[in-house]
Amino acid sequence: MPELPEVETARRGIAPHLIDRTVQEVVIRQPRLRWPIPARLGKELPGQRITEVERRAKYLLIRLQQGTLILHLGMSGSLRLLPATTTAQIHDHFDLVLSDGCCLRLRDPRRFGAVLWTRKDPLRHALLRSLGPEPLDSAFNGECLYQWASKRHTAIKNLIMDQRVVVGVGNIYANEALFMAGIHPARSCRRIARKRYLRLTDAIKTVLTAAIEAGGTTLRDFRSADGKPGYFAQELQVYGKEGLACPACGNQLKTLRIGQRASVYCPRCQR
DNA sequence: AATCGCGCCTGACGGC
DNA sequence: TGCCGTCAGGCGCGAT
Repeated sequence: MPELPEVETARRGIAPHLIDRTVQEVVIRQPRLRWPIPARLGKELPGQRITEVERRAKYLLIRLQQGTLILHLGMSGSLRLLPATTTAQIHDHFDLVLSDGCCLRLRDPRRFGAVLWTRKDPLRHALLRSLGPEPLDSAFNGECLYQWASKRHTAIKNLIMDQRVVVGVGNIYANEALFMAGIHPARSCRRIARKRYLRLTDAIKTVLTAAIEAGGTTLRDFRSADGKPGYFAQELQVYGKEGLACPACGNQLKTLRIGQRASVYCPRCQR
């Protein structure tokens, strides 16, 4: 599923093919995503030149001359660049057709994704304005996480998955980072020493950086018709590995449910 | 005010 | 074989 590393990989893959191109047409086959795709895109976008492709948290920001397209891939969304003549398949909900004959196509079987449009500063959009720091930014560090923890009463895994605290840490990477830092996912965020927060922020940065690098392999194949998965899956230590041996100590990995989400951890290594 | 848990969706998978 | 129930999960929002 698209976590922050995949969204960043997608951004890097599509940006060179979008920047300085002009939108020729917008195709909306299924407007019912998480929120309806605004019908006015069909009138407002054609003729506008794309100036920049950015990412904020898991949102892609495609900046045009007179506004910004805000994309979210939800659980199952993917983007491809195809010749505009390529026949759309099931779940291909949205196309941005460019004047050079290329087409950015959004496919999203579960439709948890979003395509939104704003003429204002997208960073002040209701969905983006309360987001916390980017995990790879220096503003996200052990001290800031420790400060957050001192104000909250929740499991550490909930804290690092809270978008106001830090963005882009989904379930997979929360599990991985907590394993790497040796912290039990259900531990109260109040009962973790300042020093361990430094270790945890380092782990989050390390695992996300490695995943972006692994996603970079997908980058090369990005234009192919069958978008291949990145290689980060084979680097996972605990996620989806309940019952298997801990890669560090050999103990059996266990699963807990925290906030409706599976949390896999090693009872010996993570305290 | 902070925290919890629901519900949106489809496809994969397991049990009978 | 085929049907049906369950699970997966980001994230806004309503309930507590």
